[in-house]
Amino acid sequence: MTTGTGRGGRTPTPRGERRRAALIDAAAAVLEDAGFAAVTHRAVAARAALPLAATTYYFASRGDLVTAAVERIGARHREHAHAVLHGLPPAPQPDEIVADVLVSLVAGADEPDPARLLTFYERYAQAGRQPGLRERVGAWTDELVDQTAGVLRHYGLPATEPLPRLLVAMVDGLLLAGLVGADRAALRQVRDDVRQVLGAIRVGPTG
Amino acid sequence: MTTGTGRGGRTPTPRGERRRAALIDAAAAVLEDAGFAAVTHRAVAARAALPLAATTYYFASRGDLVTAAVERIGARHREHAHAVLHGLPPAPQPDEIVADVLVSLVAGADEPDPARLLTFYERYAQAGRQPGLRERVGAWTDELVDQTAGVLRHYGLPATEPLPRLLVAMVDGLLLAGLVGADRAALRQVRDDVRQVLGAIRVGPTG
DNA sequence: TTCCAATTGGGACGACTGTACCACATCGGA
DNA sequence: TCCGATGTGGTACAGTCGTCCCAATTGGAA
Repeated sequence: MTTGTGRGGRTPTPRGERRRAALIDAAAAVLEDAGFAAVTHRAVAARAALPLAATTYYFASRGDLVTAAVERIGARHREHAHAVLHGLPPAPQPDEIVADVLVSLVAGADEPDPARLLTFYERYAQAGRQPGLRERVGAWTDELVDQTAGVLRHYGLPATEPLPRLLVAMVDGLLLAGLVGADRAALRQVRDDVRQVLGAIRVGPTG
Repeated sequence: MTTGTGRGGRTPTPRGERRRAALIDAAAAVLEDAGFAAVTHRAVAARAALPLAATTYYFASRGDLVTAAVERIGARHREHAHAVLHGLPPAPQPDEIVADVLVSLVAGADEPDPARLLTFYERYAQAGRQPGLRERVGAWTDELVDQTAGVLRHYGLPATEPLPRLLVAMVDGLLLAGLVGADRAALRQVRDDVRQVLGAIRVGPTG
């Protein structure tokens, strides 16, 4: 219960924690490679080069394992966001650069990666059916909206609600559409679309 | 091969076709109720009150059954779109009404239904991993963009690309975010957001 | 009516799944 | 040194899955 070790309130060991972390890493890797359905005890154990029983020892159920993997991915996304926000180019920048920043923020990586994005949006569907995940995903989205507002303000663009929220929604929708597009060009197109919208925002008052 | 009956080039019977249709209906119902993973032979057969073997008799594989269910849902979505487009209120309309029309068009129902929308977006994730589905979903999205452009033109709003595409993407993103929101209010909020954007579009030139 | 393809439905198979069990190893503090 | 908590790993079990098989039945054309 204390830290999540399989058995009761035992004291975990550093080595044990390392193994547990390795399992979470493996679960996250499987999740991003092949989706939620592929995150089985056996697949994760094999990926981590650990025996099957390790998964049941460190996680009470498959759901816990999946949740841990989602949080791990979320943490990485958040790290990337912080890196982006700290390395923000100084204020006067053409819309191309601002669009790059925003897309990179939402996509959680410098370059939108189809496999990763697939998991990203599959998570929404999962969250809709699992009450536990719903809150996490909701909070994640809120965070993204706040960060987007910060970027807009930083570049002197209007950032009053609901504009940032609408912008994030649009980028989400565009990335989603880009995923079913034939090639990577559809994903690159997203940046041009966002740039165009930013240009329009500079003129119109509301958005 | 001819019409899709399980066995070779046999001549299907009206009753057989009815049974096949019943299975597709059941598969679509299960799909919208509980998602892709829940569409199993047994679940579909039980839903249709038919023996298990009926599913393997009429469909070569589970994938075929799922694909048929997706197409059935797509057909319903398309019917709804046509109904909306034919019952379009005459040209001068406040943005509230236009927003209603657009959201209803994208959501595929008069009122956005969480369960249905969940399947709607889960489909994107599935399409990303199944080449067969990808084309269908891509075509579906293109159709939606064209219909949206038609509605915009009908109400004297700018409808040059990429505006309709961006609008559809935004509605998709908003509906997605509304799904992980706590209650239905988040989904109703979508219409207000769209209305606001329409107001901005009337002013700004590009979008 | 007769007949044969179309259909039906019950059951079985092997391959997975999550999870539990248990004998063994290991390691840190008394 | 010992000893018990912690960690390890091989295996087993019950359940569900997709798919297949096959005997019985049906219904429309001859």
